[in-house]
Amino acid sequence: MVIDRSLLTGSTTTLILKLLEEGDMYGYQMIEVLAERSDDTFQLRAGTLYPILHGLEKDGMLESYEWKEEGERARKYYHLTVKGKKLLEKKTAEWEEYTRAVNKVLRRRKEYETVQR
Amino acid sequence: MVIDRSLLTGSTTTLILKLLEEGDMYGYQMIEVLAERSDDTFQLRAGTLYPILHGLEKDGMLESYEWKEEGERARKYYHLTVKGKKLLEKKTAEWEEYTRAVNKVLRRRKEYETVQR
DNA sequence: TTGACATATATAGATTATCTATATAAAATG
DNA sequence: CATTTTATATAGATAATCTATATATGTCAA
Repeated sequence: MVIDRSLLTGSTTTLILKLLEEGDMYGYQMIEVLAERSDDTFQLRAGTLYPILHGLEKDGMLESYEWKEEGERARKYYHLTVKGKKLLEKKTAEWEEYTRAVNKVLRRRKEYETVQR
Repeated sequence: MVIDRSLLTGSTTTLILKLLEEGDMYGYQMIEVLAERSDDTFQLRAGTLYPILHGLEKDGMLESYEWKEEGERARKYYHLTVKGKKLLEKKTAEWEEYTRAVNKVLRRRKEYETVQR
């Protein structure tokens, strides 16, 4: 199923921070890993990702470094800072509250229907 | 907790359609009911709601009518059409898939962490 | 070995769903 | 009678995506 892009808004940054909590990654890798873990629900665009990474680095949430693996081309790796970890915690809590609230509305049973005025 | 507004994107229309599934409502009432049911997580702005209602009506998802209750002022009520009901079903399914995918990423245990390259 | 495709990063400009601010008017409240 | 709340409406700003485009390296098949 193709989900509406607009739903992504606001959670993309959280997802990126979460990936980096597990270990340093480079941009293109994040796109691949995110697609794989979400069963292709998230097909993050390069044009979306890179500006977000630049912004997060500018705000001190991430730090980047060039690294060239043996027999691989050089890539730009990103590392989650302590500040970034705190942002991840905050955003995860927001996500939980947000989904709880939406589900409370959406999963309301028709039996509890208010009387029509 | 004040959740980031950007998270709302994409789900507002679904929430509105859901309210109308239970019975006809007028705009201002939707704002109140949504706040109440979400424990004030959703404080939908009038300036957000009314343009959405106009758009949904233009697209045939809703129908509106003026109605004056005994001893009340006249209000503009909205009714969910069959087309609107189908949209609600589609959007609810999208919501389920989207949250499932986000949670799959966010709730990944650190124990399953990939080896750092 | 060359041309096409995949990998990898980057940015400008468009799109879209919110927001704020503002307007109007009726009804309630003090 | 003045202020606040209820109720609807729209213009313009903001913000997070998107598409399109650019550049360069590495891989693979013809």
